[in-house]
Amino acid sequence: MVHHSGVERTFAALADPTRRAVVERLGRGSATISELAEPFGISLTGMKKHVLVLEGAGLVVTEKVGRARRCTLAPYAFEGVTTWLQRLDRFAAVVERTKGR
Amino acid sequence: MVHHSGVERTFAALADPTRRAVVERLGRGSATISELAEPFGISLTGMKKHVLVLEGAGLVVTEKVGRARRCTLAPYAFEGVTTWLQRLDRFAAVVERTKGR
DNA sequence: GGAATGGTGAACCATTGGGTTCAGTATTAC
DNA sequence: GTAATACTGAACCCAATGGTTCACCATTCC
Repeated sequence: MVHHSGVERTFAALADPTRRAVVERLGRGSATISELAEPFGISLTGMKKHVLVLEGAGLVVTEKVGRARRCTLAPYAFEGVTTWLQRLDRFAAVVERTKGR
Repeated sequence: MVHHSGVERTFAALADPTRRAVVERLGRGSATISELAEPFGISLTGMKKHVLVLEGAGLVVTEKVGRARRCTLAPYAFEGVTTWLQRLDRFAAVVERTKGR
C-alpha cells in the first residue's frame, strides 16, 4: 500500500515491449537476470538495465542470491497506475454519456 | 469497444507528464490546441505534436472547427490498457498470496 | 481588403533510451 | 587452486523524443 505514488516511472517502464514481456514473464514466477535475458537474445547488461528501470518504477523487486539475482513481481505493483486510469476512465465515461445530448 | 489493441502506444503516450496533464485537462472538457498549450508555456507546434501522439494512441480524437482544432478525450480510451493491467494485477495478487507459504 | 488569430509543416537541436562491448568481481563447481 | 558462471560498471553508439524557430495557409474580425 506504500509505494511512492509516481505513476510517472510506471508508465515509462511499461512503454517498452521488452519490459512489458518481462513483467508478464515474472507474473508466471520469479527469475534470474540470465533467465530473463535468454528468450530475448539480449545481453545480460541490457536486461540488467531493464530490470533496474522496472525496480525504479516499483514494479519488480530483486534480491541477490549467491551469484545470481532473483527478480520478482512486486506486490501492489500496479495499484497507482490503475487508480490513475480508473479515475480518467470515469471522466471518459462522462464525456461519452454527455456527448449524445 | 473497437480500438486496435495496441497497448504499446498507450503506455508510451502516457509516459510523458505533459501528455498526462493534457489527458486530465480533456477529462474536464474538450479544448483547442492553443488552450491546451497555454498553461504549459509550450509552443503551439509542440502541443500539436503531443496531441498527435495522443491521437495515435487512440486516447484523444480531434476535429477541425474553423481555424481551430477541437480536441476531445476518446471514448473507451483506456480500455485496452486497463485490461492489460488488471490481468497482471491478478498475477501479482497470486504471487503475493503464495509468497507467505 | 487588411490585420490578427490559430494551426501546420519543415528543419533543426539537445537529451534520453535501448542496446552494445569490454573489463572486472564474486560464487560455485571440479 | 582453477575454471566456469552470473552479474556489474563504465564507456560508447545510434535512433527516437520533446522541444524549438521560421515560414506559411486558412479563418475570422474590423
